[in-house]
Amino acid sequence: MPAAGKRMREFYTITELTREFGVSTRTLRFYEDEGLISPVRRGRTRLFRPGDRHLIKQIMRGKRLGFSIAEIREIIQMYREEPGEAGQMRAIIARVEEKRAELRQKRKDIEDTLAELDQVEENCVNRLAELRVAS
Amino acid sequence: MPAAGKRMREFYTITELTREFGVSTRTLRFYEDEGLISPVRRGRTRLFRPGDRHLIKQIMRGKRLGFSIAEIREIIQMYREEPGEAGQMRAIIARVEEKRAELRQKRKDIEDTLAELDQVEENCVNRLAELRVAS
DNA sequence: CCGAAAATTGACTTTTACGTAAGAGTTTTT
DNA sequence: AAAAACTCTTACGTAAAAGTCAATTTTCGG
Repeated sequence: MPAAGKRMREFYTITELTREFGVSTRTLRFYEDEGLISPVRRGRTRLFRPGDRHLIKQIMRGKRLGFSIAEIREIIQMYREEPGEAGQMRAIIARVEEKRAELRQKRKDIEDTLAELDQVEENCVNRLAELRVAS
Repeated sequence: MPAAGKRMREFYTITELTREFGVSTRTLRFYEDEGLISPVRRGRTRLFRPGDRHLIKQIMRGKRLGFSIAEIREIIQMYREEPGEAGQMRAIIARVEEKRAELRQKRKDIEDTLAELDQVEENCVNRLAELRVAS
C-alpha cells in the first residue's frame, strides 16, 4: 500500500533535493550516470519522484558508512530485485548475509572506537579533578 | 601497567604487518608520511613496535568506518594527548563528544540498513515459500 | 662471506567522487 | 520584456589514497 500517509509531492526538482541533502546538482547527476537513480524527464529536465528521493537517502547513508559507489549500487540493487526463481532468491539471501556481516563488523568497530573515546574522556575528567585539587 | 600479559614481540617487520592487515608496504609507508605512525629505524629499515601495530589496528578500523586519513589522524591524536591544562582538557572532551555524535549517526545508519536488508531477505523467503506451494 | 629475499626511496600512474567552468536553453519573477 | 533563477550537456580539473615501477641498499640464512 503505497500513497498511504500524508499527501506526497509527486515531484521534486533537482535543486530542492540538493538543498535537502546538502549535495550539488553535479553529485545527483553523477549518481544518475552511475545508475543509482533514474529520475524521469520532462523534456530534458529531471523530475525526481519520492522513490528517487528515498534512494538518495539510502545513498547518503551508504556514503556516511564509507561504502563506495559500487558497493552502494550493489546494495540498492538488492532492494530493487523483483521476485524471481528460487536459485536467484537464494543468491540474494546469500548476498544479504554478506552485507550484514560487513555491517556488523562496522558496528563492532564503532563500539570499539566509542569505548576508546570514553577512555579518553575519562582521562580528561580525571585530569580536571586533579587540577582542581592541586589549585 | 604495560607489558602485563603474554610476552609481546618487541618488533615487527613491515611485511609481517602487511600480511596481518592485508595492506601493501606502500600503504604503511604512506601512513608514516601522513604522520599516523612513526616506527623506529635500525639504519633505514623500519621496526614496528606493538604500539605501532595497535595504531595500525585503529587506522584500519577508521578506514572501515569510512573516515579519511585526516579524520583518522584527528582521532588518533586524541588518544595520544598528554594530560595538560584545564582549557585543553575541556577542548578535548568537546571533540570527543563530536566524534561520538558522528559515530552514533553511523550506528543508526547501520541499524537502518540492517533493517532494510531484513526486509529484503524476508521478501525472498516469502517468495521461496510461494514457489514451494506453486510447484 | 655471499647470494637470495626483503626493504628503501622516488617518481609516476590510477581510481574514485566529485568540483568547476563554458555555453546554451527554459522557466519564473519583477 | 528583461532580468534572475534554474536547468541542461560536455569537458577538463583535482584531491585523496594508494598502486606500480625502477633502481638501490640492507638483512639474513647457510
